[in-house]
Amino acid sequence: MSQIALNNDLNPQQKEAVFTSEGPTIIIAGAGSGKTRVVTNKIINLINNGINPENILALTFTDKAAAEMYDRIYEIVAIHSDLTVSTFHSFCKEIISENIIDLKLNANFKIMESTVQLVWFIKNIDSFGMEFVEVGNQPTTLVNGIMKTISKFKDECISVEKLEKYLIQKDSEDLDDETQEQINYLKDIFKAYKSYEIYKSKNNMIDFGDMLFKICELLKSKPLILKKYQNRFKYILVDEFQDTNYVQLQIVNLLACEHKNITVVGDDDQSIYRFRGAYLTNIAEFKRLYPKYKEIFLEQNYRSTKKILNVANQLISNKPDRITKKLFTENDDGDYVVIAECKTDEDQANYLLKEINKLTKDNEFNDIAILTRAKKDVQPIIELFDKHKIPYEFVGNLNFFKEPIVKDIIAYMRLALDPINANAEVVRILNRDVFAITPTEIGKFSRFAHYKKISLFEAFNSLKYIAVNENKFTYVKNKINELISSKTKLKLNEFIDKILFELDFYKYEVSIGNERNLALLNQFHKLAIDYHKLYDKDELDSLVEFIEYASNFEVKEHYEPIKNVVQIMTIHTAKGKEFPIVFIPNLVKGKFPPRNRSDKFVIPNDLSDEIKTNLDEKEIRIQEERRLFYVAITRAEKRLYLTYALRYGGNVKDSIVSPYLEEIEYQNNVNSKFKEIELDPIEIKEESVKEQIKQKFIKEIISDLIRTDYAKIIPKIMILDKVEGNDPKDLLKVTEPEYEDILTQIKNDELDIEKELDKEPTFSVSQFNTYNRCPRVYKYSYVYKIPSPSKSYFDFGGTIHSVIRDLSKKINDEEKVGINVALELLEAHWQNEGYTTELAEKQAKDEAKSILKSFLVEQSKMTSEIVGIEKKFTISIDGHAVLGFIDRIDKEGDDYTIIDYKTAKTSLSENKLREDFQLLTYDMAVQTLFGKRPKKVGLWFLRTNKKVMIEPKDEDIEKIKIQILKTIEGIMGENFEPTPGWVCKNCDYKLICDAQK
DNA sequence: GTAAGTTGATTTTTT
DNA sequence: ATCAACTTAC
Repeated sequence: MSQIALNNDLNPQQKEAVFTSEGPTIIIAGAGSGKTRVVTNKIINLINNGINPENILALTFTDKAAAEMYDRIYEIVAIHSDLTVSTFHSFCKEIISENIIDLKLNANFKIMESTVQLVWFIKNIDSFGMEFVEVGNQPTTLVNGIMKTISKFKDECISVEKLEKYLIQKDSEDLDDETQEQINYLKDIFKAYKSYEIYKSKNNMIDFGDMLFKICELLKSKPLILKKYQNRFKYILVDEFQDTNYVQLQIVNLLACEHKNITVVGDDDQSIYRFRGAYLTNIAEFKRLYPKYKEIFLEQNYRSTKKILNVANQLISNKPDRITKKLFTENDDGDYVVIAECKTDEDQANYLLKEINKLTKDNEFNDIAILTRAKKDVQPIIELFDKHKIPYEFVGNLNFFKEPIVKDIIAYMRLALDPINANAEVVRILNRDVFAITPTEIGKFSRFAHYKKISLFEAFNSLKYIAVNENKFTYVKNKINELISSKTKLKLNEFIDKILFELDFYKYEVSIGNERNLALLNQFHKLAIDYHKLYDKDELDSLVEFIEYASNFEVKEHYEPIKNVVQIMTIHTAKGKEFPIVFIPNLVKGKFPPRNRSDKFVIPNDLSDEIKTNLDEKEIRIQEERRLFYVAITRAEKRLYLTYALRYGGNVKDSIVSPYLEEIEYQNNVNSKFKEIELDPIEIKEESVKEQIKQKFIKEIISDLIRTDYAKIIPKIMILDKVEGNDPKDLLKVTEPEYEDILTQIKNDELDIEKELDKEPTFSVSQFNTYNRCPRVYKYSYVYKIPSPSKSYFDFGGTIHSVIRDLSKKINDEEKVGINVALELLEAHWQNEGYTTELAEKQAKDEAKSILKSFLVEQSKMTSEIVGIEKKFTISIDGHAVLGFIDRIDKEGDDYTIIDYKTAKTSLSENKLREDFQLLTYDMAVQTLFGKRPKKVGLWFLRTNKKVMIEPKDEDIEKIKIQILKTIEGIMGENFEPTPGWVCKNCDYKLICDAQK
């Protein structure tokens, strides 16, 4: 039955692909050529031909692809009970289960999933005995690198034994410095690899890489087992073959080499997973292994318009060494591809917004996709969509541990663990929507604790002295106390359940219907159970520690929305999907293709059996990025927009157009229209006061409901009623909220925002530094006065500063100081709490010692007299008092010199120093202190022992004054918008703040 | 030509 | 904080 239907439906090439049943076959299936149909029909054809489904194996990469293929086959034939359609991994896992004795595993072996894996590595770094790698200040970076390398070893079938042999061999060779360094790194990784493998086998665990590697080794070493599977899987089909890696090809070949009924389906133009170990050479290798192969090209595209396909073809024709195929389509010419140049990235976002608003008159939101190279590059677009209420969904992975609700749960856990030190945690909890507490109240509460020198947790006992809503705070207080007292009574999983179910997490999210947050809560629940199973530990502190480590890594979310909204995703995620309308933004050099970043650890070619191309890394990368762009273009059915901005963010220079746009002659391609977008800035429709008030009261009402504080609700409902334009009767005497006040606000169309600062604070240079780095950090630190949490990282610079300060004092007292004194001081000032590994601490201390040595040498050469050490000053700038400390002031003759010590590795240029407001403020201070401007001010880079000095001009000083006044204005205007960026990594308040992306 | 200074970015993902 | 790619200065 199905055969007849297929004959009518398929084009000649598709038919050939479907009805070729025997022998090795390569199907090169272009984008949109009906690949999935061909593959499923091919399997159905085999079954129709009387082949036992049990003898058929179809391998895919993702669970989703496997499920889809299975479903499509099932729709047509219903006799597939023993048909194997699965991913490489689950197929191998199945074989592992069937051969546990040969693999020396216990039947209930556990899978070590990546989070657990990475945490294990961090915790065990010191036990490996590594000698060469630098741990640096972020051990997670190193561990990520090691993990990645070990995973690659498995992709390339490099066992611990093979690596060991290789390293011994290399020891007897004469190597150049660069190679020797790489070999040394490999020696360290070898140690980690070996320990890791031993740990797993002792604990009956395997990781994802093992699934494939172990099966490959098993099939290679046990001919009888191999024979069994060869006879079982007489017909093998591999989907997305261009993305297979070495070990996968080995497995496929081992199984198929006997009967040779192997079909591989793929498209060399769509190979985009090299970073996962996929090498394009596998197609050539397949041809070498099966010289009698039949090659079928599926070249008719059923997806895109002619114009879109022409552009795609033109792009990919720039790719050397490709299997030549030419996609064609019988579809309409279609609309011109739009290539739009925008002035700025803001303009680009506005342009997308405008086009989408136009398009959605005749299209659904989910007809539209925005495909991005890197997740973060769509952030400005997403923010604009938020403001204009364009419905969208980011499809794909986001970082689980950065989700606000997850951070809320963690805050409760840490608070329960150590209430007295959990100040940031308390702020985070008070901030939860469910409590409807205002920022001003939190500020008052926090400042009270600061002035009373008590922790925020203790401040809950003094609520009646603080001008905050006592009901709300008492509710939080009781919840917290209950949680803390149950800590010792409950088992860990019960305790987690208590947080999730009794602390209004599920209750609140259910009440507001936030499905995404509910999914996150489920995932957290599962994480806690997984942890419990794997570690079998029942202590809260070990779970919190686990999470602290884990939160340094990306942990993906398990949530897949299906809604009628604009689909935003990375191109990798979009592979295999299609959309009527596609936008590809940010087509500039540096973003697409992104800048090259090489791996720290390389697997030498002579260690791997894999056949690699002789092209250099750079060229390989350019080609892969081009294919990625090709994949993005070929997702589009009807309309395609390629856009870029000339100027991004605060960049000083214009961006360069992506070389791929040049390749398609973007300014005069017959298939496209090039537009320079001139936009009037779009007024962002601020939410009306009415709407804001409505939101606020809805939030309050939900909070009241959850606290079962029903008496508060009726007056608030009356307000809402009024906002809606109704006339609520004067049912009750309203005391809270101030009904009349709100009515005035609505009438005047002006929202009264409570002030957080009551008077002008005393300013300091470090305050300005903080404000300029991130105004929100300023707010937490100087307005809320949240006690600075104990450093989760070490304060290397601070330690060096203290030692050098003490040394300088001794020098000033004409004490004899040598290296021994310096080392004693170093020991006295050393703080080791921040170091996660002994190796990192040792390396840091060695660095500190060498810094001190070269400081003393340099100091002994200096002829100037030290006249100030950490000298305190107060100056007045336009009537504002500013205080600060100067590291060091020297005097030579009548001239003063200001020195600020720096421990950074990279130094600043003189031009940069002229804009450094810290140094120039010190300049003004010296004038006040000594009645004379300093001759020179500068930085002493201790690590490189380099001094950068300038002689500031009067106009430099004037500029700085203006800058300082602007900063003061920002502070007094209570502009505390965060400026997230790279520095968020080490921010004291990263638990509270959700701005980091 | 080389050296020093400036600028912008720090991916992508499945099991 | 670090690093590569580019720009400018000599």
